[in-house]
Amino acid sequence: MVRVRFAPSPTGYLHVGGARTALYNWLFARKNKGIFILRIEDTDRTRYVPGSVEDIQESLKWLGLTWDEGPYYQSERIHLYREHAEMLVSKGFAYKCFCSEERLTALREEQMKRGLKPGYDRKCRNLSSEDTEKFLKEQKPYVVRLKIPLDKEIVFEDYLRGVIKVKGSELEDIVLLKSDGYPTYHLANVVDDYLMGVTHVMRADEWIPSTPYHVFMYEAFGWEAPVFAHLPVILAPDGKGKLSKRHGATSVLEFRKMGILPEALVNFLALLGWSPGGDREIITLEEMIELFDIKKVGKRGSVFDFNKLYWMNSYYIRGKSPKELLELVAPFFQEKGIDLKKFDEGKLEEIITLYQERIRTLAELPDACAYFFTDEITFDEDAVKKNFAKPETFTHLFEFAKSLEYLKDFSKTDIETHLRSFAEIKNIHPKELIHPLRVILTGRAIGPGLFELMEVLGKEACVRKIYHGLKKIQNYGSQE
RNA sequence: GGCCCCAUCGUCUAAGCGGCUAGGACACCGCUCUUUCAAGGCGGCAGUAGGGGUUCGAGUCCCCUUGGGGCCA
Repeated sequence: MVRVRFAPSPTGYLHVGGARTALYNWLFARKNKGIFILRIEDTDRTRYVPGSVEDIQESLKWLGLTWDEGPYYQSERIHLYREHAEMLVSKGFAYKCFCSEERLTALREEQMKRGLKPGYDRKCRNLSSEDTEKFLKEQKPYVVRLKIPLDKEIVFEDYLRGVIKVKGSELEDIVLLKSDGYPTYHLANVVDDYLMGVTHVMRADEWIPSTPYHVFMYEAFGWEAPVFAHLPVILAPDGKGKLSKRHGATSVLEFRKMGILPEALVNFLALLGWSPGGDREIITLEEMIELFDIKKVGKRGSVFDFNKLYWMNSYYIRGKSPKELLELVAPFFQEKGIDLKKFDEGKLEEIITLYQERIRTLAELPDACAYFFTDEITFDEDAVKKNFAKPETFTHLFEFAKSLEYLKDFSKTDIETHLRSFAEIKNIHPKELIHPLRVILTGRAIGPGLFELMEVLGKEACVRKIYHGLKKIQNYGSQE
């Protein structure tokens, strides 16, 4: 039975890099009819950020990555790590180190000064049992360190990268248990993975250097090690370094706030480092489960391309029904102080349909169709300047508005026929009306087709907005 | 700095055992549709980091260089 886990530290919000790691683990579990475990690695109390556990869970749920077991909290399992540290000591694979913080700092400074690599000099590695007894009796604080074999090479096979070898002499006698009795990441991680029956450890690249320690610990405990697969990291758009806050959004929930759909983010993340093969770009979670193959995950880091994410998002937006979109978009209007429940649902769906293929994120919609909710809109200056350069435009629009009142039917085809014949009578090109009209109705030079737009607004609103807009724009002009 | 990992268009990637004109997508640029924008359709630009091997044949295997990334400080 395949058992995998996602084991974030509650040190902040769930980063998209973490989300992708979670996704690959989840896919692997689903693909193999296995179990996906959520484990919170919260043994480092100094780095704990309140709210992050909730954020992580909400992010995973939003993405649709539900877990089968957990969340387990390492902070509730401290006794297990102590027992296991003791176990390693008695087996001779770890030892108690009584060196003081001061000595270690001094040691490091000395090493730096002499141009040596900094690290523990293994002073307590060969403490006599008498000395150890004595120190313990004195209640001297100690840490437990791993006794790395210096004459051996530690070898393990990464599922994606093949054999990785490191000389024991290159490794350090890392701390397993701190003086306050709390485990370090290394101990807790190995103990839990074993105790929880984890069969495949899929985690970020950056853990490769610590894997030899883990491998040795499995050996020391006499446990069979899980399969290790180190996943590539997500790089910043500027190409250099990991994706971080200064490159824009990085947390999953931030993307939600930006109006990104979860299916778009998941799809995008999945393809960042993995390909279902062939020319597939758009793929659902269900299809991913079918096609996912951990062996096909790439080895190199991939740059996070916001453009492609936006493209995917607009693709998924276009695929929604107006009804679905209406629901999805409501919070974004709420934020702008607009309560959609106060408006006619059918009308709202019509207006949404007009913008469905013109927005890349949900958050863009409220501004784009602001005019639908109020007459007090701001006019795009350039658009006004360009489309109201000729004075006769004002009289044309005024007369056109007046003529609209006599229109019996207000369907887009009626409006179009009417506008075109009006233009013919005035001996002007229809464009001379269409563009100024769009500006005066929406405030912008770009947007949906004018006739659809007018039909959705309705006759009254159109007439009212034209008169209102003409007044406003004329005032602009006189003030200049 | 030491150790480790990685290397196909600007970006994400495809090309099971070596055999193609190196394919797709985003972005960009044209053309088309048209009332603007968007979407769509058609087309274009653009890549195997460099150097050595192995081989009839290398993106694919080996070595070196370079470059990038990570971990430890």
